[in-house]
Amino acid sequence: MGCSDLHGKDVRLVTTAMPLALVDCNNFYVSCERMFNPKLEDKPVVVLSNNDGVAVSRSNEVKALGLKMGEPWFKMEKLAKQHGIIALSSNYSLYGDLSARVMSILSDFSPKQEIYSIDECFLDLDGFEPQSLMAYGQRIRQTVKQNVGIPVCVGIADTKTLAKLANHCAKKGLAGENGVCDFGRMDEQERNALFASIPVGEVWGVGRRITEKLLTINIQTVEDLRRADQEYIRQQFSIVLERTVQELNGIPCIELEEAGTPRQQIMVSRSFGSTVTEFDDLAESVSYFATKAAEKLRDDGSVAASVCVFIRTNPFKEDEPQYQRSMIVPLGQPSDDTMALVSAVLKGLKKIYRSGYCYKKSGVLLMGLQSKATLQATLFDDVAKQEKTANMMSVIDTINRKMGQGSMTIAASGISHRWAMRRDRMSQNYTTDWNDLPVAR
DNA sequence: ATGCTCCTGCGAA
DNA sequence: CTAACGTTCGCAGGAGCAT
Repeated sequence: MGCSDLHGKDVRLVTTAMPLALVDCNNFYVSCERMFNPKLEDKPVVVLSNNDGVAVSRSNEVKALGLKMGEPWFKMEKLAKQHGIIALSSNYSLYGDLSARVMSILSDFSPKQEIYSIDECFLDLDGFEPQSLMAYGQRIRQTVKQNVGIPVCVGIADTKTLAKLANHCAKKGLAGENGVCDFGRMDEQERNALFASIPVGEVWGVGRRITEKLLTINIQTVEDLRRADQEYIRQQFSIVLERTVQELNGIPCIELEEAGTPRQQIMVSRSFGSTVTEFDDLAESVSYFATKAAEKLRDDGSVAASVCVFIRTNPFKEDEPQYQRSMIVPLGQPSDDTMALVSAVLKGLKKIYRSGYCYKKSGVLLMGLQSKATLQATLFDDVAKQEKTANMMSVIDTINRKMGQGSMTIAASGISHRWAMRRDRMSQNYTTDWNDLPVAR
């Protein structure tokens, strides 16, 4: 029952409820930090992105002060001082660890789970008793809170887009109760009135640009978009937004995707803590990124057909000369070998590097990914050599997992790290590094 | 016309 | 003290090219 059926002849409006839940952690990174530092409770706390660049997670107290998501730290620093806002560098190993625990617990609540991002997942509730879904949502909240300590909200509805919206309502207390909102429990009029009170930009898939364009044709609220003409939306916007409209009307167009489909590309890039001008420093950074990308690639059991390397200056420094360039370097044959990836990346860098610029960012993109297993089935030359490098790579990966990331690196990724990030406000690695355990000595 | 690759824009977290 | 603006992923659609 996808929306393609609508274009076919057999248009049946089957309205059998196929409920699903969206479970989303509240202010996830801030909640993680609070778990290990209770002093942060009830205080305004913000977690910053890499390089302490912009706000990526805000406590309710910070949101109340009107501080926006994505706001650069240096712009809000003054306000932060006034109100005693505590700013922390992001600590991804901590968040990843807690995320895994939350997801594991949530997986017990449904036979089908889609982990959508680090802090949210969809749960298929097909066949569950509709009357008891609110109570089920409450049980989900309590269980996660008790077992991990992270607060979550639950949105329940018949499509992913509606479940996202229901979750939004639960979080804001616009509908439902106590952090759980089930659109299936509301009558139509009540829901339409609710939708008419929510700005269209809150809808999943409607970002800044599309909101602007929708406003020009007087579509301002979720209800306006729900009632919009499909053909017109398709024509003026895209098939994506048309699907969104369908989903707002309770017609599922976006399938639940359980884990298993490997990524199609792998990106590793960073802004530098300071600007970089020398080729050698850029070379060191992209070699390091290629090494990291290769580890991810092997974790996925994939090989890459080509690599893309890019470098760029700081676009925010408008008075400085700007330069940005990328190059795609095909590998002789698809590979997951760190050496092969690093040498391809360096080959590309030599072509695109120009002296005389202040570089701010570089990155590596692995493209044309495919399963290593299917590749090997079609490749039978030089098997011995392939296996030898594969073994060496797996030894390196194991050592890095055991001893901490970066224990073993290849020479080109260097040791100077003059390009490294700033992380002045880093919390400690409570869950992942023995040295950071807060024990008395 | 049709099918491919490459590139850009957009959205999300 | 100053200067300081994230990262990674997928999808759609258009451009450019070949057939």
